[in-house]
Amino acid sequence: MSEERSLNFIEEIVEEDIANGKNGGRVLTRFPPEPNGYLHIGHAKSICLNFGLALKYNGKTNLRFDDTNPVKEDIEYVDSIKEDVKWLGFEWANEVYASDYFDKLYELAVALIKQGLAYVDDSSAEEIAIQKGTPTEPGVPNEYRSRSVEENLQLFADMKAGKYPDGAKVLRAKLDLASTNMHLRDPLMYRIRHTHHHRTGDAWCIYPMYDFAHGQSDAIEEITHSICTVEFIPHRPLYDWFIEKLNLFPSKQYEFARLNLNYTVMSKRKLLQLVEENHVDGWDDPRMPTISGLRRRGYTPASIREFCERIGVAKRENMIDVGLLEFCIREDLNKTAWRRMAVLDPVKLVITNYPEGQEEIFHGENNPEVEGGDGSREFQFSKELWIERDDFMEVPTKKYFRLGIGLMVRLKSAYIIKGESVVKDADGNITEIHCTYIPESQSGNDTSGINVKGTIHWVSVAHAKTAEVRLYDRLFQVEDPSNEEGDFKDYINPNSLHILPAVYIEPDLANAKIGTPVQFMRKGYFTLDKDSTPDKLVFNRTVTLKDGWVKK
RNA sequence: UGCCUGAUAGUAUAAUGGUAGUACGACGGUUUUUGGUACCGUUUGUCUAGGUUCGAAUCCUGGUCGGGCAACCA
Repeated sequence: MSEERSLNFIEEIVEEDIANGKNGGRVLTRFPPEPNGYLHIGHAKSICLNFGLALKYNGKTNLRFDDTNPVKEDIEYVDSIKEDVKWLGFEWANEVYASDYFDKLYELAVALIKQGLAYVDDSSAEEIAIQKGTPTEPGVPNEYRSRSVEENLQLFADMKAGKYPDGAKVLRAKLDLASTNMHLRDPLMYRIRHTHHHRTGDAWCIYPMYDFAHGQSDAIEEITHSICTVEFIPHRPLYDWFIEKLNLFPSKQYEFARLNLNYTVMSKRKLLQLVEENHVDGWDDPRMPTISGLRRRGYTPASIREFCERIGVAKRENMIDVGLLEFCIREDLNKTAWRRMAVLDPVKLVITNYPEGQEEIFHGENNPEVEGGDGSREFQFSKELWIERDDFMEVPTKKYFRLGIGLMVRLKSAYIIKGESVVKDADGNITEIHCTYIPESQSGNDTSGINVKGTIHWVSVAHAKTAEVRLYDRLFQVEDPSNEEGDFKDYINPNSLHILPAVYIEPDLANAKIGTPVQFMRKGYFTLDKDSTPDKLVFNRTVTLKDGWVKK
């Protein structure tokens, strides 16, 4: 634990800046989501990076909503984003909105017009696209590019005043139509949108574009390190240009590669489609890679933070194996989740030499990983128990350590038993297993001298409660659905959800709480779902236990 | 066929001209009243061709391959 992890390239930059006394050693980052969807695990990487940097270097982080496109944004998303960031365990210094700066941004645009560095263009979107040229051919100026400052000032004021319909005019920066960087060919700064904004209402009908909102917001807040993903690299010269021409605080942009996880999709557009077309149960469906989905699935904030730490930060494209995420949640839950017994695929076990009607109370540690077991709970033992169907094999194979005819196994926290015979139905399916128990082998008090290789879990037929259990598998059948032939939805895993309507659980599990993880011994980690009612418990499987047993 | 980026085990990530290391995975073993955990071990790598240098993953040149860029999205 005292092992130092080496610095990622952004931490190196920050340390160098601090060493050079840049910004007086001050570090202020920001997490700037557009409130047009729910946060996913890719955002978690950015959140952990931005907030983590501030924590590490004694700085602060702003939560800023990049709400410059009212057509796609909604307050619902603002609320969910705040909830998710908090849940991950981070505190922002200021909650701010790009829309807070609409007045300031308008002034800055006017200032640029006055310098002759911006103009109002009456062209249509199509015309502008054509006039921009292609990467190999320079763009060409149009008649509007040479409008006078006075005329531009008037037209821009008229745009703001609502004198024109959507699309009639735009404000563009006057840069370089021949630039090899397409983003510098007179980029749009403002467009007309007669749309209600979730925060500013109908106060505005012109809205700034990303390039004229993001960097300026950074500068207004005096962000020292503005960290974004690599697809914004071509925007950086523009980012710097606006700041320079407007003489603003010199925030600097740095870029890292976004997270890609296999067997899922990460784009908001695709996630939205999954939700809207009902391929999943909503943004927080436990199969979704959203923060809310992972939370409902049973992932913990600590496990997600650890995951983000382990994947590292670099600039090259990457595809992280979802197995690493699973490793992180198992690692966390192994240390914290209480152990309970639940039989998912039951078959009845009858102990023929156990007295009819007799009951015994046994105890089980809550967590053997914790000193002292973290307390214990009680459960009843009786003549008839439920055990897992695959914990019995009529004709055992060589390395089978569980129950078989003539094979002995321990019932967890109870007795050693020996398989004797089976009862089958007309189709040859086993309906009951008969066994005998060794009275001297009681757990913690074993004088039998018998050593068995296997231990299986169980619940008493007379005392078990039932619950619905939802087993989840990966949402897609291929590693990279977005990169396959055809539509990504063609690769949805039809078996990503498997519902077990009536699983037998030990009585104590009736006290389960939403948000408290539990290990069903030998089966995996589970968590109570929000669909639960007092009459009907529903558990989600977060992840299976690692299975080191190579069958046959 | 322009510009910008990137390339280290299966997957990620470190080594900042001086022994290619770490994690996850896989495989094997020890312990175990969870075939879990823990612990131990094995495995596999510098895209390519030149150059500079006593010495190159690192610096230089050419090539190859991947990603991004021509939204009134962010």
